[in-house]
Amino acid sequence: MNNWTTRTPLSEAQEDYLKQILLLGSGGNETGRLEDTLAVSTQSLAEQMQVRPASVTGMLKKLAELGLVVHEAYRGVRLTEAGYKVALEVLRHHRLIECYLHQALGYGWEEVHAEAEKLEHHISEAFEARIAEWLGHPSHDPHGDAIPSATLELPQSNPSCRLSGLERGAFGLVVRVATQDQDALNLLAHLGLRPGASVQLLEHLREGSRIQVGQERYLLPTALAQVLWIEEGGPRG
Amino acid sequence: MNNWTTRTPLSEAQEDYLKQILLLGSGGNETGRLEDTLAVSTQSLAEQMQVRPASVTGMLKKLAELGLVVHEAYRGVRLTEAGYKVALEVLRHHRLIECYLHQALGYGWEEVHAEAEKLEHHISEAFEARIAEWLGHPSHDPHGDAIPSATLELPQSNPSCRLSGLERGAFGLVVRVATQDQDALNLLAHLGLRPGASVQLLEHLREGSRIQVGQERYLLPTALAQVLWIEEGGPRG
DNA sequence: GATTATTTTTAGGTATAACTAAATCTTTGT
DNA sequence: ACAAAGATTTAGTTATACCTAAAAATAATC
Ligand SMILES: [Mn+2]
Ligand SMILES: [Mn+2]
Ligand SMILES: [Mn+2]
Ligand SMILES: [Mn+2]
Repeated sequence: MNNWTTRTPLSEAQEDYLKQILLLGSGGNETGRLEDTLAVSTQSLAEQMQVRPASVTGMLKKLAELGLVVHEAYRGVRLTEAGYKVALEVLRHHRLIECYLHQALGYGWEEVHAEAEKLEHHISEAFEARIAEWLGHPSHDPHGDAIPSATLELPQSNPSCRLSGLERGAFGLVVRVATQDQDALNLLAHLGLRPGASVQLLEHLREGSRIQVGQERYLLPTALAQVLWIEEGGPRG
Repeated sequence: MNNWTTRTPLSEAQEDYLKQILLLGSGGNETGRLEDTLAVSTQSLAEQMQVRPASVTGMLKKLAELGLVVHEAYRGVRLTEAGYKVALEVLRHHRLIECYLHQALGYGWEEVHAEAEKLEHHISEAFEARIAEWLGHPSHDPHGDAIPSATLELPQSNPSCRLSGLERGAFGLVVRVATQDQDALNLLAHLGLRPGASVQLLEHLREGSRIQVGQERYLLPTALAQVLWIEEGGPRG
């Protein structure tokens, strides 16, 4: 356990591990407080990182030595304060870049993830500051995920529920699309189910949820209905 | 020597070596033709890459195996057609990114190099295409270096000479600032000696060249006078 | 509480890209 | 022509980040 104030730059792999530990520990709902975070299993990290569990163990050892995580063997891993800071910093890069690609360069909101995943590790703080400025310091990315501020606080989000949990007849606004699966994103984009879109829930069926978006009615498979987070609101928002 | 049409992605280090072999082999004056390129020594590569000669030899072996260079032991290295293509692609990324940072994000022209040096390896072809489009397909970067086109041709440049080679009393336009040295760039930027600036050569002295830029007169050390490339032209251009 | 299944760790191995030290080749000066 | 100097390569080492296979620990089931 190493507590230098000045640390050697982390590798792309190390940064991605820290970010994944944060995301998995938050269950897709970051609160901005390390205490609200759960221990993360080696297995789940291995799945997310597309890597063998043995490789995860190796990396966790390294990160623990650097003082960025606490790893209790067989019980999972948590971020330290230092590791949490790094993870938020990477998350800020990722989400700002997504915004920028969408708003400044005309990428579709469903296309931005892959490019951001790489660039997040390679931009300078100056670059971060300039695009944040250009964007007007946005609070959410194109998928509706909150962007940590320059001081690494997360903005409060309004209460929302999954589309699959909406009552029959209810109206609402899509506020978050919580998947990185490219096929799912493409399909949702095609249906106009982007953050900001308004939907009505017609009924829940065994195969999924029937919904109305604009003039169109769709049957949305449950898997997809669970990644859409909705803020309830009157008809046509 | 491996000649697949589909190749495994190259590492950042490999791309930087190929780019450096092109730059050193062109003596700072790329013509766009591989034949105009000279063999490059292990030593000069080691200096540019900030690495020991032994490390260069190792990398050249690898690149030769991949069919990207031809390495004659003890006599230097040249790019193959395939390696030349890769080098031009990296150069295009580098110079487009420099333009973009300068024009879209407000970086000073003297600040863009370091950021471009990293990002050049991590942007997609889609990103390249979008910024090229946004910029209106520029032919030169903020230092006055020619940008390879999307099809990897280099635009013709007008004839020019070093400031140190200008005749007494001659007027001219700065068209290229051929250094990556950060201190030199900062100084030249401070003096307004950027591409596009017009200068008059007053006289050559032992210590350097006396010049006039706008209302100001400076004594420019020879080292700096040699990195400024000038297109001759009438007073005030 | 013992047995089985799952998860996790250990041990050993690959590839990349650096390094140092020593050997070898080329150039240069006399 | 030949020795010294300089450049380059070889050999052997290190560090990162991944892998597989086998051992060990934990959790689930009877
Ligand atoms: Mn990433
Ligand atoms: Mn996102
Ligand atoms: Mn580079
Ligand atoms: Mn440049």
